[in-house]
Amino acid sequence: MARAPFHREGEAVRRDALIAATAQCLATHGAGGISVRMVAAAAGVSAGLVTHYFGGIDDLIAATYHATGDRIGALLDAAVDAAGPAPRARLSAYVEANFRPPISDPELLATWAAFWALAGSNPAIAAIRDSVAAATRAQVEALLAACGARETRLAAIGLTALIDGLWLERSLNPATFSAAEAGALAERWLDALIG
Amino acid sequence: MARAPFHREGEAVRRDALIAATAQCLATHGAGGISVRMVAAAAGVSAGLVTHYFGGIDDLIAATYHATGDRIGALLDAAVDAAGPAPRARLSAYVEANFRPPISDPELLATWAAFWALAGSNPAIAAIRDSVAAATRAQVEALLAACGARETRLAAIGLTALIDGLWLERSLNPATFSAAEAGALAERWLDALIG
DNA sequence: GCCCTTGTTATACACATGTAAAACAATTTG
DNA sequence: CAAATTGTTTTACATGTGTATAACAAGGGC
Repeated sequence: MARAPFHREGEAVRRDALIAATAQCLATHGAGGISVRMVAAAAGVSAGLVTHYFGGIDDLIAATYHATGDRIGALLDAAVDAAGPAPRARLSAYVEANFRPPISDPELLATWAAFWALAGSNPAIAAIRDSVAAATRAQVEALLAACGARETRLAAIGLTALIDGLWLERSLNPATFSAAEAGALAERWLDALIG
Repeated sequence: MARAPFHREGEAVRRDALIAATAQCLATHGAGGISVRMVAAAAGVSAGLVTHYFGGIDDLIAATYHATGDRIGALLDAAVDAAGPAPRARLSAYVEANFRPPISDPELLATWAAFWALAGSNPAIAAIRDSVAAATRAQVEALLAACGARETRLAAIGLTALIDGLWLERSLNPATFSAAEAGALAERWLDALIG
């Protein structure tokens, strides 16, 4: 049958399009509802490109996790850097960035929640999540230590758990609380953790 | 071909067996990996019983969510009741029960996390989750109010978010912190929320 | 022991899945 | 303009999916 017309593109363009489409599909349909044909359609290409560029849907999902983690990490780093040298301001900026667009966009939160779901049963995704979570806690520990917090390991666990819990609620029901309320709760927790 | 021998059972026995099998499969394989044949095998019956007793896999998952929520709710109620009349003791008992077996069993946490994943894209599951979350927050608001907390709505949101975040981390990596550490963090948050 | 009820299994069906690779088309080069 | 390169589509394949239901078997009643 007649083939669909297309423009030839470089590998990076195709890979980025497939990654963006995967993030969108994970957000919309969840971890259980995504498929090769769905992602390809969202990327405007045919399904064969998934295997061609990524070796398969699992590797594409893993690459999407890396890309999403890098994006969130860069946004958080930028927020902390923009806060100047004061330790508490940097920590507050870190927290606030979690509840401000683009991180707080429901689609990004939903994509992230889909990775959590996949991590529960997919060892490769679990390894990425462990790595991302450890890096996040290390960053938070450093920010807390700069503020004079004691037992920074446990404090970092507590802060990231609150943020994750608020993210989770927000991705499941954005009407439960506002971003400002989330930020206020987190500041209050910071006060308690730092003393 | 020859049929597998079986014992006839009442409807309640079959439904409970399928619900237990569903919870187990959700825990082990996640929201995206569950199937009618898998659940039936885990329940020791044939796949036809899923449609016979529940109308389909979606209704079976919904019934499993209700059953799991009822079970957790009963465990939490029992813990609070066993704490006696002192408000702070009742609130602490509520929190501690979240991090003690059987609620803190990784399989139960993983099943619960699977429901979160399904809620992101399945309206029926989302409705159940909203209902369960609202009931949980109402109970926590009452416990907080008895302790003299102000702004109990936001405090309840904050407490349940921390508990959910700790549950999530524990279901994804039980080695991150101990149940005792989780309880200590939650108590610290309670101190901050109550003042 | 036979009959009846109904719980249950096995099968069929239509559809969806991920992957592999042949074949084709876009684009560049000479 | 033709040939070569290679990006890309389409197709085929094997397998898995959820649901419906005919047929059968367990077990109770008479």
